[in-house]
Amino acid sequence: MHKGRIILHIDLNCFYASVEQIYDPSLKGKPVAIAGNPKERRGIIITCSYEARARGVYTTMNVGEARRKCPELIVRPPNFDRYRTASKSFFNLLKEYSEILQPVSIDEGYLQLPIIEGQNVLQHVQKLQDRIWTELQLPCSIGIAPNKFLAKMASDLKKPMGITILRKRDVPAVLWPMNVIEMHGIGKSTAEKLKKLGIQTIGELAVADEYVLKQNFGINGPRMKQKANGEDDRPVDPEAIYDTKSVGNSTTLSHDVTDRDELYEIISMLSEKVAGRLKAKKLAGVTVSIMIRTADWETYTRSKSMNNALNAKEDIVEQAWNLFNKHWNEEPVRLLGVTVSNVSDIKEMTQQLTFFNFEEHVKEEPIIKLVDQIEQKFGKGAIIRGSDIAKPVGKHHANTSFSKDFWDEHK
DNA sequence: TCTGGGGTCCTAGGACCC
DNA sequence: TCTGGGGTCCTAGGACCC
Repeated sequence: MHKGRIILHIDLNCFYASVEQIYDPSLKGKPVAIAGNPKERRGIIITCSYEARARGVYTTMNVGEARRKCPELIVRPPNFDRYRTASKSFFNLLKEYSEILQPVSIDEGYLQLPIIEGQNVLQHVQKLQDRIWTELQLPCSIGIAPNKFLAKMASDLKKPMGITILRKRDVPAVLWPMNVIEMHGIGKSTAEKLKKLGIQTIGELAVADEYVLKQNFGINGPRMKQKANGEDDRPVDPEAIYDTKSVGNSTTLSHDVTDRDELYEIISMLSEKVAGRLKAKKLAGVTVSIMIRTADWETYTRSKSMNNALNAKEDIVEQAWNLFNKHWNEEPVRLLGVTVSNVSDIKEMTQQLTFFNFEEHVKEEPIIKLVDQIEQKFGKGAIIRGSDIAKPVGKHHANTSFSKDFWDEHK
């Protein structure tokens, strides 16, 4: 009957609060919020239950403000290990339904169902939602649609514990009356810009002049228009989570800091965390960036790219501290961040080299020397360089690759 | 509404190369 | 030499999402 895809977007409702309610059932049915340390500036609401939302509590609100709005609010600190555990169970359950599963964040993902002749899809999905509720005690909203965009929009329409089917033919009646700000991918800034162009509803965006959109929003202009028409051909990509682009840590300081030694200690601590996470994922990156936010909320980033990918704490600290010293204007610092980007898989790098029987060289010599040797032997064209050596070449290809000419000659 | 921490993608200008 | 076009890489910043 239908030749299109069946894609679900599954969104766990107020996930952190739901998990806390499992560990402490007395929290069920009450206004619960998860928040950082209220004594520090980090004390903001990360998420909250629907009971809390009904009283005007929302994400990013600070705890004091939230307590004023809702005096009986129960505030708990986050337990990220619990959330990761619950998240794993959730995705494992989804995997039983299809291999084509793309986790998007800790609490949501896309699932492409196989098309089974004569199957009642709605009933099937209801059973899935039931299982997530009875086996994991987690409420979720599910959107059913022929593509990712519509599935995402659909799952947002009924919360909590909703199931919404959104076919392409439903788009004019359901999406077009909505304001563009409701559209996934359109935020405050784009919505304001669209308004100036006389576009306020998704329906108006759907018929907007493509040239004008392109002029104002670049490549994103035509994409927005396509989505407004319910079109989206992006695949559900199970590999996407393995394709990490960057790893970073940042922290808002409990008080503004001007002391250099103190700032060094913070950068050192952040670099250590980043190094640990990179190593756990077997990743190394070419670019180190720092982020500085001053007391008056000015935020700037500075970065530097290296010839080699790095993931050792000492290397990251060195680069980050250099950047900081070079660019810090002595203003009091509110937030510091350290990020390593342009990352690639360490394993693939050695794999590709061992494939050419250079194991001994890899063990004994720095890779840079190995590259020199290969070039001396086979000429400059033998190696494609990104930024000297370790640089991603396309998706999943860390590193140094061999050019086609080299390949043809020596295979 | 005075604002945490983790990310991704896109753009634009300059350097540099052929 | 005062002058083209195509392309990549790097840096910085902005928008957006959960």
